[in-house]
Amino acid sequence: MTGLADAAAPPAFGPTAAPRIVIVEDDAAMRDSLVWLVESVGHETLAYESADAFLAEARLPCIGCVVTDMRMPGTSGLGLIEKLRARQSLLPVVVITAFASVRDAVTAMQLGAVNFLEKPFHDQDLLDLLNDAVAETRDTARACCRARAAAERLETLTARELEVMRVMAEGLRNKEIARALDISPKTVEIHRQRALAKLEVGSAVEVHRLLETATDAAPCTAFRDFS
Amino acid sequence: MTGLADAAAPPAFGPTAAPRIVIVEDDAAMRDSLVWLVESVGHETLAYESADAFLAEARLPCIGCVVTDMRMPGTSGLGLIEKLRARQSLLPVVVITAFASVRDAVTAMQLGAVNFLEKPFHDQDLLDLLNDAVAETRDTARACCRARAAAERLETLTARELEVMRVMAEGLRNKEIARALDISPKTVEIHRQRALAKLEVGSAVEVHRLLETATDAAPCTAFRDFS
DNA sequence: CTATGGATAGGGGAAAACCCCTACACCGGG
DNA sequence: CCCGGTGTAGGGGTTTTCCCCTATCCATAG
Repeated sequence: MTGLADAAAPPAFGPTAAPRIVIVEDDAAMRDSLVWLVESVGHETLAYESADAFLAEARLPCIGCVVTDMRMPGTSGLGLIEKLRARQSLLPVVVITAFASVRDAVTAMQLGAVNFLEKPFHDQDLLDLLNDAVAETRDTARACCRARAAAERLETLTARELEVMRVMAEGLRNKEIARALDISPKTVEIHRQRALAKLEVGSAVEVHRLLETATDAAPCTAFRDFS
Repeated sequence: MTGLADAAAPPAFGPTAAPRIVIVEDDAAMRDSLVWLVESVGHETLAYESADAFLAEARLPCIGCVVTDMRMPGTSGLGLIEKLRARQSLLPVVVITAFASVRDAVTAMQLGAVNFLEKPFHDQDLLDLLNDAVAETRDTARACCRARAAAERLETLTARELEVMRVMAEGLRNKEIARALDISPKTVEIHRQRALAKLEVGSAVEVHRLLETATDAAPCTAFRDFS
């Protein structure tokens, strides 16, 4: 029970899913050419003629990369990055544009774009970027899965149990936890024991790590809205 | 004994040191103008007419920010960022230039520049950037100090003690550590006790955190070469 | 050669943690 | 109204940790 689908057929979800490259470009010829380029190396593509059309999707890809034009009707390339991040998507974005200003390039990079290519560009440059970006999404997706698994286990605890776990994860022993929470050491012992059983761990250190990984990737809400 | 100098006189070293803004600009008029601007808000400045002149310094500032031109004789602005990072300096860099290409801007941002300003720029924009950048260096310097302190305490341990600490920090108990290291539980107990005393901690969790903070900021070698 | 420091190992007792049990008060749902 | 989940608390026994002690082996420094 790993939460992942069978290894036989690549799952449509999770870190091992097939990557999907999103092409956002208002010019049909350019869009087709990008789709052709990306599919020529075996990547699945999703093409949209505007950022808004892409953002209208209920579920965004999780493994993959966005390749977007800068100037388009409606939401711009920069706006797209902002709105993706607002939706907690960690999808990397490559901006390609014919009319680039340094300001826009700097802003895009500050918003977390992986690169900002000027047309015309070398096909291979884009493909190289995509490979790196996809690999990166796999790593973050893996981290998200771990974090989510940790968070889910923690959610099975009662409020009090979680409280005890938090104090215990600071390195205090039962007696000290009891003083900190102003309850009997015996009660602490009960909470502790039940919580450790629920979390399926055997030491304070493991609880500490569980709490850490759960909070580290807190923004990533287990691919809710992603796939 | 905090390792910091008296609060009365700001120390020349450490997270609370006065920030120093490094100006790297080959044009004397522009350089003077930048120095005047930055000093007008009370910051200490260090001006250089080339990146190489700055990089020739044995010790680089730790708290502060670099403001550099892009095109200069010798090492360029981009090269400066690269060489700073190669020297483990975490000093933020703001690039200002009159002849900006998108390529250079993107490269600079990828190398970790905080911003890439085109001349002419608004004085206040630069000053705002500097304030943020300096605050950031204070945070990283604080983290470095903590990491260094942790690493130093860990260095007082013998090899075997450290080994025991590492295994213990994984959440294993004495018996399991003994099996893992193929020694008697009693010996583990000894190493553990001595190590905990040396580290001045009282629980496995604290050791875990100590090891974490020590490795987290490993590249920062305690401001060796920085001040 | 001896002194020192590190790794190894054990004895023994006090303290704490761990694990089984019961118990009761409270609160919300069937 | 009783039942289940939760927070609270204790008894009692086993295991583990914690802290004091001694002791041997070995390598290295003086």
